[in-house]
Amino acid sequence: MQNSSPPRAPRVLGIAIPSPLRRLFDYFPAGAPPSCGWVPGLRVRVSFGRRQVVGVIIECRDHSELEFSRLKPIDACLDNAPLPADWLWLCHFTARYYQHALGDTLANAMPVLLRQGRPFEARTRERWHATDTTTEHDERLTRAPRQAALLKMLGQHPRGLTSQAIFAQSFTREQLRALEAKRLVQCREETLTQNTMAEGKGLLASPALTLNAEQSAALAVLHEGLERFHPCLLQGVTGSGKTEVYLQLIEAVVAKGRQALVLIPEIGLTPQTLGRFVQRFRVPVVALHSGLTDHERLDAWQAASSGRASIIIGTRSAIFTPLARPGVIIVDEEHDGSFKQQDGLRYHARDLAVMRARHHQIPLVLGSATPSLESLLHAQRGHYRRLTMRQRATRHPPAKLELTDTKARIRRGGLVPPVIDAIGATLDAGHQVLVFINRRGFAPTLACHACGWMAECDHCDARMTLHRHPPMLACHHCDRRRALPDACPDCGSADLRPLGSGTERSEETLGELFPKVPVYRIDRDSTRAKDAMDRMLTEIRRGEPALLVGTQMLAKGHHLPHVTLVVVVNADAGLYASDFRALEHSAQLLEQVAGRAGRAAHPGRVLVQTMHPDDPNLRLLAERGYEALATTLLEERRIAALPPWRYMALLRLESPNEAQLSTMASQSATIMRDHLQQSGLAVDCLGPVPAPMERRQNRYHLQLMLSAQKRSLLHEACAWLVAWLERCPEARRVRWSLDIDPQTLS
DNA sequence: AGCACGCCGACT
DNA sequence: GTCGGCGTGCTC
Repeated sequence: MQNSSPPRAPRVLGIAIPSPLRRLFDYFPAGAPPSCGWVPGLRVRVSFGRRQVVGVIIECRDHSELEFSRLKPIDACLDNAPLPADWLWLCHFTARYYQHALGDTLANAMPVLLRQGRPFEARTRERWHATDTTTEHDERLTRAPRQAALLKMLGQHPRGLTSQAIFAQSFTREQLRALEAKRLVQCREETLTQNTMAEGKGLLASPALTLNAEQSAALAVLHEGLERFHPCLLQGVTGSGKTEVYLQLIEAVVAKGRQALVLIPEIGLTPQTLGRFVQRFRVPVVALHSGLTDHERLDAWQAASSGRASIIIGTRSAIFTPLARPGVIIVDEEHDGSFKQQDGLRYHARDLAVMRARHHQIPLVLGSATPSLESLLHAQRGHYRRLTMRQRATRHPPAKLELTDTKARIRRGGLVPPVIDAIGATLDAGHQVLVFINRRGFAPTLACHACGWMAECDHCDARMTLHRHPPMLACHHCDRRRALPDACPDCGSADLRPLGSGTERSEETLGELFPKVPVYRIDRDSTRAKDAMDRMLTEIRRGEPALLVGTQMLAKGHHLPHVTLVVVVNADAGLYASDFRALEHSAQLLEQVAGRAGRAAHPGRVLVQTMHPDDPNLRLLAERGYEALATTLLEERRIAALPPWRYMALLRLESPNEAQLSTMASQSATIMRDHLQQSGLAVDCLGPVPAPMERRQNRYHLQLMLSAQKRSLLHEACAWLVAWLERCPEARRVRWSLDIDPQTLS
């Protein structure tokens, strides 16, 4: 800065290339340098091997480990200014923390169009104005009637017209240019997303709601920490009004001219949620979801990084949105599994949000009715400020879970008689019933009643699910489909029967039991068609008695004011599962489903069917609620030396060749353990163990589990293992990936 | 990851 | 005789 002469060009550029290789590639600068000079963060087009790729300059140096003659020149520099610094910082952090190739991390974290080499600049449109309306009868236009007509039209629009509007009136660009040359019109560029805040009208488009005592208290605490890193766990039961607290916090942040980044689970970004933000504020709100086109995504990125957008709402990947003036990060439903990417770059958006808030020194809000054990432990240790809201906006306290024994009882469509009676009574009272089943399809499998054969997938270690419309067997782990067999392939018996219940079967049975009431099935199959979900929700919100059958899709986000009875068909799935997080996730889901009951004028009931009504964990959840169970689970985890008390990483290995995989996995385990012993690192290495479903899509899966008390030690061990794998030629024959802080073991 | 090179089986 | 299978190796 002190030196006004342009910096001398570096001789070597270290470039991050979109590839899984965890190193930079050296090139030398060529062509005119951009106005900012050669600096890290510029995108460049380079030839890499035999193809052209877009990379990012990471280092500007004068020396390379390679001979200079072996370096290639860059083909072009694509930017005049480096990509946003906060974004680069986050990508560097992410690549380091998750031990992922920087080039691939950058590519994953930028919009597709930037990865393809398109310019990163605000999309603009032209707006044309008449410069002087008195010269309408300029003699220069007597022989140009179209130009005259165009000038007249522009004269009638004091705010000007966009090119698009002008061409729509069948005028041409040539006519515009001609008028421009005569200085009768002029053109101004304007950015596409205009700041819609009308001057003097204030921030809010609709007034804030009145807060209750708990909400006010929470907001007051949040207001204390607006200027620093201030992580808070906002624990509020369903219906306690967390969103209103977010909105009023955002109001304070935006009033200071700062931006708010709001992360929402995949399934939670409904038009209703988004609507609340858009309707409240008179500032630009940008939503990032899977439905955007590549252009819209780039525009949103631009709007956020230029500071034009004040509020950015999005799912997991939105954590990588650059911000010009970050003011707060909010993660709603922070316990939700969809914040963790499950393939490729396996990042956790909530965890990155914490790091990002700390980097920017801004407040962070993690909101949930059922916080993850990770966040609860942080709160317990004083890392997060804990804010609790127990009061519901409605008059009714949250419904208690009522455990219903299904052992040795006749079931129809998976439901036992007392539950069926309760459903009937609720419908008679004119209310709606939500039946929650976490299984799509008609039945989990098809079984032979004579010999016990079950339909299994040829490519996976899994049963095939029976579907009725259309009739078929489908594997939910690969895309394999099969026609229904007429007879048992093992014994030839024709007595094949569906085993267990899925959403389709419950829908069918409930239709038979309650023929006068409509049954809406809401799962991935029934909502595949565009706005099928919206149509059903519209019908449901009319409030006529109805039965709703669905998977977790129904449990999350949707406000169902007329439901007063919730039935959970089977609570046992997570009770004895091998995954150590299964119970935590089960409890969160049950609590969430239960929260759907009785949100409006009537109190609700929640009936939970189980084969284990005496299970201590289930009873604890039913009698004393999520927090009590979470406390117990946290203690169990401590004793078992599991996360969040210890840090964990998983090396996943997969291959279609079982023998090769097994050799490689054993070799990795041995070499890792040897290294740990020699270096004295306090890190445990378990395995190789088969993944819960060893064979999926004809590929075999094994994993090594690393865990440590100290994160830095785990990190060190992982780095060593990855370096070894990268150098090991045999390791190239299997596919491997590292999962830091794995969310599930499958 | 891509993308080439390279060496062995069933087809016009 | 070729088209093409995927094993192996490299990318500044």
